[in-house]
Amino acid sequence: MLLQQYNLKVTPQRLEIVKILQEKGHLNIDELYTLLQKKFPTLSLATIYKNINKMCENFFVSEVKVPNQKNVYELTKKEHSHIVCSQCGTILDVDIDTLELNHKAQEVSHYKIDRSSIIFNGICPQCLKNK
Amino acid sequence: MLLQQYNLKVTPQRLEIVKILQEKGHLNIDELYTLLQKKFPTLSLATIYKNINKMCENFFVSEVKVPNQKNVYELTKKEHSHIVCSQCGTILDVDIDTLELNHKAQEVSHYKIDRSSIIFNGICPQCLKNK
DNA sequence: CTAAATGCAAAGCATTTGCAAATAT
DNA sequence: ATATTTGCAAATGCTTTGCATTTAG
Repeated sequence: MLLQQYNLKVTPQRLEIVKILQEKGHLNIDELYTLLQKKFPTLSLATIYKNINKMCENFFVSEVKVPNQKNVYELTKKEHSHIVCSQCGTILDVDIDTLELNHKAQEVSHYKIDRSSIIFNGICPQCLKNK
Repeated sequence: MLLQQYNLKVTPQRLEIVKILQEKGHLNIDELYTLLQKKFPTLSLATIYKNINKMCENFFVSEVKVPNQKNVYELTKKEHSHIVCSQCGTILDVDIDTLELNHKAQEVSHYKIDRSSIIFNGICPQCLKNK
C-alpha cells in the first residue's frame, strides 16, 4: 500500500483520507472533517490535523495555498499548477511546463531555482456559461 | 499622498507602515509589529490587523502566501512574481512576463485566465556562497 | 462636526498538545 | 512487544470584535 512507502502506518482513518483525496482532489481541513465523519462519527479534528501534518511532513500529501481561501490538501503527484475559479472557488490541476520559466527566473535573480508553484486565477467554463 | 487615493485616512501609524513596507518589501504581521513598536510603543496588534486588512481590501497592500511561512504583505505594485530562498527565507521580487503562460493555461483548461501568481523556490546567492 | 482610527480587553476560531486507551507492525 | 495512532479535553496562538477615546478631514 502507498501509505507504508511514506512511513505512515495504515489505519482505517488514513485509508479514508486517501480515498477522499483521490476522489475529490483538493480539500481543506473542514471539508475533510465533514466527509470523514460520515464513516467515522467519532473521528476528531485533532486526528485530522495530526494526520495531515504528518502526511505533509512525509511528502505524501501537499499543501496548496490559495488566495482568499483556506489551505487545501492534495495527494502529492508530479509537479503541476493550479487554476482557481474566482467565482465558485473550484480548483483545477493543470500541466504546464515550467522549465523555461524557472530558467528565466534563475537568470534574472541569480538564485538557484529548483521549483515553482503557479496559481492561475480565472473563471471556470461553468461560471462563464452562467452569465 | 498615496494613502488617500485608496480611501485610507492618513495617520502616523499608517505612514509608518507604508515607510516600513517601502524599505523592507515583504513583512509578516509580527515583523511589522516589532518594527512599529519602536516608533509607537503603545501600538497594538489589533491596530495592525485592522490596518493591514483594510489596506488589502482597498488593494493598497497585497498579501503574499509563501509555502512554509506566515503570510507576508507588500505594497501593491505592478504584477510580479516572488522567489523564496528555501534556506534563509528571503523573498525577492522578480519581473517575469506571464502573458504567454496564461494563454497556455487558458487553452489547456478552458478557464478564462486573467492573472497568475508564481512563487519560485530556490537558494539565494548569499546562501549559495555559504556552502 | 462627523466618520474613521486607535488601543485595550475580551471574545472567537483554528490548531496543537498531553494523555490514556486502542491499534498496527 | 513496541511504537504509533486515536480521540478527548485542555491549552495555545492567532485574529477579530466591541467599545470608549482620540484623531483626521
